[in-house]
Amino acid sequence: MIKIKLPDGSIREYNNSITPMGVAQDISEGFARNVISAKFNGQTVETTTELTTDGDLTLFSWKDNEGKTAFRHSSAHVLAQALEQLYPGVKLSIGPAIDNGFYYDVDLGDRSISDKDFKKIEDKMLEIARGKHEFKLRSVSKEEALAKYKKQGNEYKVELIENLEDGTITFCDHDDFTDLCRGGHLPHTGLIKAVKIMSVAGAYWRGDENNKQLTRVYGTSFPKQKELKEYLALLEEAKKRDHRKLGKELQLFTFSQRVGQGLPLWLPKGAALRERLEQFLKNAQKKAGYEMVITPHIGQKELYETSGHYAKYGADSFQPVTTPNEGEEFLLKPMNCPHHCEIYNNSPWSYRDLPKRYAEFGTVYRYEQSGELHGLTRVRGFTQDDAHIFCTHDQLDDEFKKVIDLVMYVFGSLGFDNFTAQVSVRDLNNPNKYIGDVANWEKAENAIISAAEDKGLDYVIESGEAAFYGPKLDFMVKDALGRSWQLGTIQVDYNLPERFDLTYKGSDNEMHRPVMIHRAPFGSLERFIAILLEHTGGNFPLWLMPEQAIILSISDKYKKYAEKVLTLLENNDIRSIEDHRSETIGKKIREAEMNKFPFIIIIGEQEEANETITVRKHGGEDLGSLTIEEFTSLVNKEIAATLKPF
RNA sequence: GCCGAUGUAGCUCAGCUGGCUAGAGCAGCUGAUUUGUAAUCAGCAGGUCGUGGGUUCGAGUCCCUCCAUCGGCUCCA
Repeated sequence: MIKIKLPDGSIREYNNSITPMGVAQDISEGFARNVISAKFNGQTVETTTELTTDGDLTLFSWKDNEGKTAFRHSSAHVLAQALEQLYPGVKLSIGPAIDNGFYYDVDLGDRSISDKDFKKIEDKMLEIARGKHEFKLRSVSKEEALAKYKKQGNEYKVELIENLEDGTITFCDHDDFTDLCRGGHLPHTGLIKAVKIMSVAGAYWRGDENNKQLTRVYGTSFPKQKELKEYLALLEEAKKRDHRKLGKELQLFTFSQRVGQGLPLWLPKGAALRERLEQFLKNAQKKAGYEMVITPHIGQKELYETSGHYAKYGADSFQPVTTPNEGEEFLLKPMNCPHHCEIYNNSPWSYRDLPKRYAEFGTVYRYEQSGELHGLTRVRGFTQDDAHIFCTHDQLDDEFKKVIDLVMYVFGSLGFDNFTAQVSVRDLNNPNKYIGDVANWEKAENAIISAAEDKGLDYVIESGEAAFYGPKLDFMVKDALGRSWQLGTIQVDYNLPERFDLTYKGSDNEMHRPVMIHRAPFGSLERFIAILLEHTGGNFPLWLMPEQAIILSISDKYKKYAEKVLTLLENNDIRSIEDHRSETIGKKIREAEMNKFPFIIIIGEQEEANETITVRKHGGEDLGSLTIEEFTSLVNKEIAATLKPF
């Protein structure tokens, strides 16, 4: 007799053994039809696994993430089978489920897959799926597992198996297909009703650039055709919020082949937007005790040799600028820290002077590989809202937390509530990627974690994401298509103070090393604006809008009054423009809507007679007739609701 | 940088397997219209089809080089 406990607390008893699917059927046939995967005592099991001990059983459907994972993972098996049939001799490597789908990395030899082949892969997958083949997991010995793949000449699976422990290795069979697999499948392939191959890409084996590049086939699958269609429609919608598209439509920025790739050109409206963001942060920083500094765009090569950046990135950077003088070399600055260190070094400091907080909107240049460039989110020339805080060890914790407060204020004011706080630490397996001594690294990592704890941040720790000189607290935000980008960052650094020999005199009359905090709440203006565009769809918070209102005259008879209104609005600090073209009011409204003006002001006979304005909000809401005073107070109220002082 | 794809007017796109002086809508310009909540009408102008080479009697269309862009990989101080 075994006892199976379900999540609702109920306990079911069975003789000898039962499968998860058996339990589901015992509950009800209808329920069982929706069950696609299971977990037993915290372990993923097949729905067909015989359970022979007491334990907790959770059954998952498509609605659960675990269910989706099993569904996509099983779909990857079907994809692999389809690829084996279509490309005989293909070598399989790994094929996991991912957000919204799955992929399989394969070695096609000298063949390649392009999007013209997608249809036949999809058809083959559906053909296999319709066979309703059961997924069956079986244990195999390491020897047997190795033998199978050595015979195939599949070095990838061999490598994977060699790293597994004998006795823990399982194969999954369905139809005539077998794959090395840990488990977690659908009952059978027939549940996969809709598949779509999304794209192919090169992907290095084990994520290492020095390894062979495999072909990664991305796909997605659903239990219903309708859900696939909805998903594809959602992707189409998301593409409409792409910052590259909106930036063009709203005339914010552009690129020029002639200027060079990855070098954004800010158009007047974009420049105005940027300036407003800068002013917003400057105001907050002023209250937080920062001082603005300005440093040049180039620095002697020696500066970066001192900082350690040249050794690390020199070869992959814009190469040094030379001068008529023999041996004189300057680098375009790829970061502001070394310059700020030299500002600190300009005068001697007492512990009473610290912390020093130097801030600069510093434009930097980094030679990103061409394939890595991406709209405004990954560029070769960008402006950091940078600052460096030089403080004593005792001040570090408090200073770090104050920076978290500032970042939270910035994110809050701009409506970013969906961020992930990521503590980026060293990769302990790769110590030579980092400089500085281990004790300081530990100190810095602990300082960040404890500050994040104290501030109640819901954080994740990511190993290997640290900068080469220190750990970071990164604020990650997703774009319209779900890709994660680092915006704000706060970093603790014990290295540069050492390298630049930064000192202060302590209360003990001895010289001490300060600690340095690097921080940028936006990260970079370029990336921040890009992500903000995608989050707002171009409908920025009112205080940030390049133009807050457009005045449309019904006909040019009312131009005079409209101009008067414009002047009055300007006097009240409401940024407005006017449109007196000889077009119908319908057309002008349509264009104003497409250009996302928050307020559309209509001026005609009635308005002129009553000394009022008629206001329509973006999206169509009619606010009716208002006086200028009423409108001004409405605008100010809306701004005050989102833009609070720091 | 690597894998795959794309590049036609300011923008969005059509141009089938190579065949007359390359099309449309929007935007622009000119004129008419003076309009009440998402497109008024007419006319005009606008392109060395990303670049350079090749195949061909003939190339926007086929092949190669390079450039740029898109989706990934790698990288991200």
